[in-house]
Amino acid sequence: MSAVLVIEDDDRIRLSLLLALEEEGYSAAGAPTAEEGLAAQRAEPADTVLVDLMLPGIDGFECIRQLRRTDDVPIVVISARDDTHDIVAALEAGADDYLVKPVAVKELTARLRALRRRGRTVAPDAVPVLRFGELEVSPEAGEVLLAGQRVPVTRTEFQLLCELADHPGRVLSRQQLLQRVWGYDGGDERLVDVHVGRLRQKIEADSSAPKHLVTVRGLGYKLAR
Amino acid sequence: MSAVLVIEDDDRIRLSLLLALEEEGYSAAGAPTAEEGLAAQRAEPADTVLVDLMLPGIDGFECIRQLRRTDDVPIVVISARDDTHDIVAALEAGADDYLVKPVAVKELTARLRALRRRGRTVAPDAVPVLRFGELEVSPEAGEVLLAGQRVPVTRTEFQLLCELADHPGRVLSRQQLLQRVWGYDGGDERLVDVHVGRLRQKIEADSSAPKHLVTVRGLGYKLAR
DNA sequence: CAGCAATGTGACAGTTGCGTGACACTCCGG
DNA sequence: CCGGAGTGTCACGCAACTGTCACATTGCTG
Repeated sequence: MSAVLVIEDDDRIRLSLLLALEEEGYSAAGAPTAEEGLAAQRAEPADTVLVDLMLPGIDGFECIRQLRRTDDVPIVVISARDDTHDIVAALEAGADDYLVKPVAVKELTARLRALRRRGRTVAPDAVPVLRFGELEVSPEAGEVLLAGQRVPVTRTEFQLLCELADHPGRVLSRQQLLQRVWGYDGGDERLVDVHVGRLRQKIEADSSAPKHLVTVRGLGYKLAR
Repeated sequence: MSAVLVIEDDDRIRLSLLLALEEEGYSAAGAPTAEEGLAAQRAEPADTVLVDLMLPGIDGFECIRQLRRTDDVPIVVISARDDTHDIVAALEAGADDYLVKPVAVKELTARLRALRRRGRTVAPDAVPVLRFGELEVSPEAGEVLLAGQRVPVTRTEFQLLCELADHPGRVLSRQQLLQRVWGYDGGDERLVDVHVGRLRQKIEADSSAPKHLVTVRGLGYKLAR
């Protein structure tokens, strides 16, 4: 779930935004001034910050700059002023998007999703699931899902699949697979074929026309995106 | 320097955008239809794509979806329609921002900068690709794409193509190719001709007037950019 | 423009690579 | 001790690929 912080001095607008966001499934918090907003973000960082430009005390531009000094969170400006100068200034200050009041909640949430899609969250240790269309491989959980359905695979098949999934779109030769999955240095390459065949029976709708686990004749196998 | 592709059917608007962007220091290219735009992006990827929603033939929404299938490039919609439905639909299709005509160039460039600032960290292990206009060769993935379409080639053809692609624009003699692709030290040079011929049937629109895989009479073959 | 060398191309037979079913063996849990 | 699941080996057959050749075509050169 996504947490949003709304910094906006007009109580009516702030509350209605909070309400609308919660209805859309966000967890929303509000602050009536930049000072309180900055404090709230320090205390409990949201995933996205909405900020008005016309604020008492520290104004919106300064608020954005201060946020940006320590935080990479996506910032969306919500302002009554539809003026190129303000828009440019806000974006230059570090905002990611700029909406003019009154805002359509649907548009706002669509823009939040777009922003989040492109988020620079660098999550270094997050590789819980490898996705290939409707095929999901989760090395951690040791399971394979096809269209959300759990597919029973054997240990060898699973390791083979993981090895291929670790290098999406890359061709691995039979020798490489023998080496990495079985630990063999050389050996009968047909072994790989057999296991690939068995795996296909399980994860391909039509195992004679594989969509994911693809043969590259003369080179090896790959898992296509 | 940043390269921008503008997909917009109205000549006046497209040209004035291109002009304005170039004045701002961008390198800008234009396309009047989605089809041409998609081809241009495949042939020579820009860093950002601007797209109109009302296009003849393939419309803007579909254009965005097709771009998104293979490309992570930031997409900004420029549309005459200021309608929440359109905005949401465009963003859901994969666009990153939406501007309503007439656009202020200063705002556009500010948004481009904001978008670029937040640029998505490149896909973890993108498969390297050698590009020759609309022809793409990916040695790692063991595949050849022509105008974004997968072209089936045999192992020998593929290795031949890779060898040529490794030395873009450089002429390789038949002997060199025999040596590097087949491992032969001397041998029938006609063998190379035959495979080049077969390859041309697959990757050249008109195999009697090759654009990529070019004969250099008396010397050998080269892959032209 | 004739002649020649270089290159393009279609056909074909031998070969290779791959998928698959059958089977034996091992490893466990009951 | 038995039975079932998982694994590795083998052999067979099909489809795809390869290399060779003969012949057509192209482009130089004198």
